[in-house]
Amino acid sequence: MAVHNADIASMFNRTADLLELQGANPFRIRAYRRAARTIADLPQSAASLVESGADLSELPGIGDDLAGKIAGIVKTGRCPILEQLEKEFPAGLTELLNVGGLGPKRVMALHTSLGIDNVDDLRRAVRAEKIRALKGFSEKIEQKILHALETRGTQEKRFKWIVADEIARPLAAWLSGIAGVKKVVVAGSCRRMKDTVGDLDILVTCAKGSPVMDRFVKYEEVAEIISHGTTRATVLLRSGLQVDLRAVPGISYGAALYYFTGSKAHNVAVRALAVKRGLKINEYGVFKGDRRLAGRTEEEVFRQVGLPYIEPELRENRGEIEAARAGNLPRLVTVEDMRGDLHAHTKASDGRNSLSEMAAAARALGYEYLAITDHSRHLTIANGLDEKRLRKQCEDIDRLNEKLKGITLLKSCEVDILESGKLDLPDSVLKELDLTVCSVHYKFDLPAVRQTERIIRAMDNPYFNILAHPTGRLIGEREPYALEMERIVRAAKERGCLMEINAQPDRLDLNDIHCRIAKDAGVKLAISTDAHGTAHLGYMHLGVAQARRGWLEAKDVVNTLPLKALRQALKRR
DNA sequence: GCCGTTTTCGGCCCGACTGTTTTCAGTCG
Repeated sequence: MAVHNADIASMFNRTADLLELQGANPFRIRAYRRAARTIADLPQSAASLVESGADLSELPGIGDDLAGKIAGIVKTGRCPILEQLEKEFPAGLTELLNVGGLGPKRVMALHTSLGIDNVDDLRRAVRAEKIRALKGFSEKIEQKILHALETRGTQEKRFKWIVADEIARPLAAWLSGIAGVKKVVVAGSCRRMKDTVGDLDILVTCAKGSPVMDRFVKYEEVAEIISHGTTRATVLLRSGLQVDLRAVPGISYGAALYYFTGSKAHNVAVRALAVKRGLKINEYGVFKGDRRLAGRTEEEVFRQVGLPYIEPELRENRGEIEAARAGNLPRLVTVEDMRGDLHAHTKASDGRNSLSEMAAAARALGYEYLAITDHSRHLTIANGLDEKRLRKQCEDIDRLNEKLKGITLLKSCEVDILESGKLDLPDSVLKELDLTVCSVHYKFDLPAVRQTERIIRAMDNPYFNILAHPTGRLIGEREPYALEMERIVRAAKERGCLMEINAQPDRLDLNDIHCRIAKDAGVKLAISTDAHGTAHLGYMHLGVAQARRGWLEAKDVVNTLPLKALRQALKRR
């Protein structure tokens, strides 16, 4: 059984949880968590690295010890230190760490004093009012635990970026109407454009925070006030989204924005740089002793630690700090770089608009071209096109292109990849298209090896151009299908195939990590909206955001090219 | 457990809020 990076990361995170319960050295715990992240973000499988004899201790945050443990896990599937720790604690105990308000100290107190071993035990003890009597606890804390159990459960809920954005906009507008508020900005993972957002971090500047916080907790969407101080307050909205509001004076705007944008791992790493320079960074500024050196803008903060500005999308401590120091930061692709969209549907299959409506909408966005990619026949539920209907559509496009000014429609098709790896339409019609966009729409549950080989076989077809929504995930609804992404990427590179970043808000597929894997392998990408109506063409910025998070530059993305160069880039080798 | 222009030991980011607390521990981000 192959060991996946996610398995190793999960073992290390679990080890860290148990070490926390044990009261181990916090830095040792952090080392396990950092290693878990490094492995989870790795562009190749750790297993293949181990097998090829690579030195894992070269990886950031992984030394000789953890490199040895990783090798052990790859070879045996087991992690002795984890197994040892698991013997020391009941299996359900770490789940208690996910209950709001409970950390390692309180969990251990509950365990040793009341024999609470899992969430069910906790629930019973709360109901029996046993917890209030414990030292360091109280009736109030007991009530908070009960409340956390009832309302928030133990599973973290994340929101699709677009949903969080829809909630943030009216809230930000409302906040900016509060007396004394100058700037309002959404920071956190929303600003970093992560595909999902766990909570909203909003920053305001004002002379006095207290009245702003008092107003904030009265926002009409607030379901619950979690904390309420003078410079910071946390609420739960009716939507279930948690919002942290922080207030700082204008002179600290840049430092606070930088601080609250995160990520935490990025901030920790940059602060460590500051410490080496004898500086201290906090949300109020950059300080040498008591002297403030910077804070009004983010650029000032970066300058003080000797770094150029790092775009929010890159701030994940995935090498951006090292790249910044070396002057190697990527010049990230922007929405303005995009010259066309390579995945769009019309009424012919399951879209809402006609060819000419889609063309007009694309031209209004300033595009040079738009690929019409209605579904192929296998997707009957979407009224997929057979050979005859596709030929007819091509004729329609040819005729329309003669009339259109400023935009060219490209003849294409979203061709189903059949279970056998064959494409859903014969080569005789595929060769007449400007390009193909190929995707998996059924049999999601094949084992990784078979799914991978299905896709690679499809890529063997000389008319295969772009692998659309390569993992098939639907955020919050459907997990990505099992896939050996490195093999897919390698196969794409060898055959001159491209991969898509699908910009639909519930897909965002490839994700940021996979984008980076593809880029590092030299595979070109297309950022496409998979529009099923004219309005969807506006999702481009979501795909671009994931591309930016994956370090992509305009030169990595084919639909930044003018039409002539695009045609060249689509040619298979 | 990692790491090194502080290099094989001794550091490791920093502050706000809560609740129980007479000065701080725990949790969170």
